[in-house]
Amino acid sequence: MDIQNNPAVLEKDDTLTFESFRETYQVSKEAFCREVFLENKGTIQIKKEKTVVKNLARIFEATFRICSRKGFRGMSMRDLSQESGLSMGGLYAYFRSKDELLNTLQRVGNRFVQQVLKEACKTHVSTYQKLRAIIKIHLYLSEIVQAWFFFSYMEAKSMSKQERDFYKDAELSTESLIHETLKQGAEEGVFTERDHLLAASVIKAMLQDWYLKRWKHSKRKITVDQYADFVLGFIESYYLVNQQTMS
Amino acid sequence: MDIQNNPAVLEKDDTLTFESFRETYQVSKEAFCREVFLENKGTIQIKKEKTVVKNLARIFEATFRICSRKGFRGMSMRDLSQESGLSMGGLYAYFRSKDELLNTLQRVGNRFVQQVLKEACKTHVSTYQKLRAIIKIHLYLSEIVQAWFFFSYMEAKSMSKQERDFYKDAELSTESLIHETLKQGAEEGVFTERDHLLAASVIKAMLQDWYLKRWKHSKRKITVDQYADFVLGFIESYYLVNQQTMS
DNA sequence: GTCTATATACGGATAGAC
DNA sequence: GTCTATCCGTATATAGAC
Repeated sequence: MDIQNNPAVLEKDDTLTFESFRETYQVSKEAFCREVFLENKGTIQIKKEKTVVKNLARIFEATFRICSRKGFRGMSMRDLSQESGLSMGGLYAYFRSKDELLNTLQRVGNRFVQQVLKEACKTHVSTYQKLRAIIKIHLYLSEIVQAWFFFSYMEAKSMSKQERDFYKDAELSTESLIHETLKQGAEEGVFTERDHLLAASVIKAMLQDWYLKRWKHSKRKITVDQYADFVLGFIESYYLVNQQTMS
Repeated sequence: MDIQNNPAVLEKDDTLTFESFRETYQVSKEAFCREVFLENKGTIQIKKEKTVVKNLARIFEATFRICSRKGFRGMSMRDLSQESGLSMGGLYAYFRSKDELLNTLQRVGNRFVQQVLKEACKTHVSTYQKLRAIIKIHLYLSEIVQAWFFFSYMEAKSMSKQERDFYKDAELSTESLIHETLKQGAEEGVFTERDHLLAASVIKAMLQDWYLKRWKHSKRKITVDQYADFVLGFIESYYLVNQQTMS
């Protein structure tokens, strides 16, 4: 049934849930560590993949835990050594400096997120579905690797100016993606004519709130799918020309 | 003309703008420094108000500048000495320790914000006006003391657990205020029945985005009144039972 | 592959001159 | 009221044992 061009009845694509996402995209902390290993074979002194992945996981988890309390610059390598269970010397076998640890996390993480988001966008045909997909995927991703999203947001400032500039585009890329989708939808007559740039900006803020205030949402027992539905409903009441939707 | 109880036509109260706010509430960085002086006469070694206020302003501005780049724990007292133009010894005449500087900023700033918000809420009669006032005042406040809001958000974690607990309520107080107002509006039949807690949560996120991403909004030449109007329009399309408004 | 011990530099804080 | 000089603990990073 081809209903994509009929703005009066929109297909919601409710088959995309957190569970289905987990199964489709093999996003996990382990996959993340393997990616770091493969990309940094040159500088990581240890060669056995299994050992490296295991220890990287411990290092990253410890980093996220400590930095969420004190920030990256407030974390000493002694803190990290103690929290991760590795010795000082051990740590430096994985990263040549504290800054390299930061830059690696930012670099690999950003690419990771970009890849999944881009991939997920392709499969959706209508503009309406695409908007829903972007928002859901972003929330699902930040649900699985919440610690990374939080860290990346809070410690963007801790990078050198050179490194920071390199990720300036990434900072705005989700927003651009939403912005373009809103514009496209408005041109097609599916969405209302609005200030799409400001809209994309506040939508991004709502997505970020999910991982920035996770403690709050956890305490209130809000699931990621509940949050996604709420955000989508909020946006749709502002943007949909015709509020009728198919279930 | 009494139209407050007629949900069909709502008075927007567009007399509240950034300019009118500035004139009504004497919120300024200087007023902030004077408050710090008055409250800390005991520990500040310098006694001449004019000198203290002038130097506190330099210390705070320098703190905000450095911390926005490196975070509080990444800022050394030597950094602060250089950036503020005071010597090391000079700095310690104003704050007995680095942590005291942090705690003072958090304590005085939080009280400052709470006072203005509470005061501003009283004057508005209808629930609809009250919601608009809370949102506008919060944005206007964070426009004037943006650096403080940013710092406070980013460095909440840098406080000791004891101090942090003390401000846990403050963290949620704006959200509660919005939450209560939404519930009240729904009871009165002016607002739609929604998940008010989630709504308050994302509204708060939109307010925070104004000071967290100020560089972005500046570059795009968005004024605080434009932003306020956009956010209010967004919320109203979701919440207003009847979209008609008076101008 | 992981550890302990250590080099060298930088951190917060203070004493006492002006 | 402000400065310089300095104490001393802790930071990053490495060398070399096991």
